[in-house]
Amino acid sequence: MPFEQLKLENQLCHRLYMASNSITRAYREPLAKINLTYPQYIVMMALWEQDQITIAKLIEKTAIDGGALTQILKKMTEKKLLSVVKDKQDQRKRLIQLSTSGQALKLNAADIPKQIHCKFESIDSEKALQLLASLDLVIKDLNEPTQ
Amino acid sequence: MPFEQLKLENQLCHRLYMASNSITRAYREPLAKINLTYPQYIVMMALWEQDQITIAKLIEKTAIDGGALTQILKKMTEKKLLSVVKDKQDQRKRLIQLSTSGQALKLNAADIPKQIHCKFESIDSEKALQLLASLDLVIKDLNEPTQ
DNA sequence: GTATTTTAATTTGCACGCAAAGTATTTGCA
DNA sequence: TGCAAATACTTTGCGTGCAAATTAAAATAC
Repeated sequence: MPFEQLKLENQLCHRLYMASNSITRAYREPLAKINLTYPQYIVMMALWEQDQITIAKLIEKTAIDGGALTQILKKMTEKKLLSVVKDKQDQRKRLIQLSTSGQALKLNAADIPKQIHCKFESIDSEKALQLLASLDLVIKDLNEPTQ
Repeated sequence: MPFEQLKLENQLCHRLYMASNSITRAYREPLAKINLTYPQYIVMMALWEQDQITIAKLIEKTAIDGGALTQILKKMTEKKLLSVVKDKQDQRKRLIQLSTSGQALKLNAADIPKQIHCKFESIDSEKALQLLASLDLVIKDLNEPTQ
């Protein structure tokens, strides 16, 4: 029965699509309160961990597309969250610097994970860890250079 | 340590974001061969299962946003994959009808799941089922009306 | 020491995803 | 019957995600 696989219900891809969209939607409202979109929030989390990094490094950490990232950083610069400056050592590279308000925003963002977590009634930490591990496998398999 | 949760590495949301993007990217090339985008493929799968359904029903099955779906169906109509006609019984509703070529495309799409599956070296069927179940919980929790 | 290649980032064009506003129909109800 | 509310879609505006083309600077080759 070669067509069974085309059933939407059985498709990992479709379930991931729905789950990812659901998560982004769930974050939308809390993030709107601190005037961030979801990818912008990802960028902020990366920079709160480590500031003064190049765009290439930021792409590596966030997995956001380079082309998109240029636009996202432009918007975030307009919001005075950060600035993008040329690396003196290598003029091709750009260094990203959080502004004071960009750093300060971390305080306001501190309870966002909690707001989301409280929605998860069916998922305890162990299940979450298991899910993380499974997703890592998916990501790894799909990004292997072999194929 | 209230800020630990802001670490990107520990974020289920970010891992889902990456996994979902990886999957969509993986499908891009195979789907391009049959001239479909990923959401269009989801629509086709839904219609291959059941034709002659309303847009509301299609939204329910695919979880694609209604506004986006209107545009997607317009593009698919231009490609002669389907047509959207008014429901005689209720003129507000629209019925979607696969064209002959839309139905025939199922044959060409039959081996796409296999092309993707062969990329999964770390994920056997049991793991996939477990992952599906976990994602269902995520989706369910996030879409509960009780926040 | 200049030409070629590589690396880093930007730009462009297209297709969504989503909220909010708008447009028809139909239903419910006084 | 007539009119407000509900339903089913469509439109609009913004922010990505992505491939492909472009620009600029550094590394390498010759």
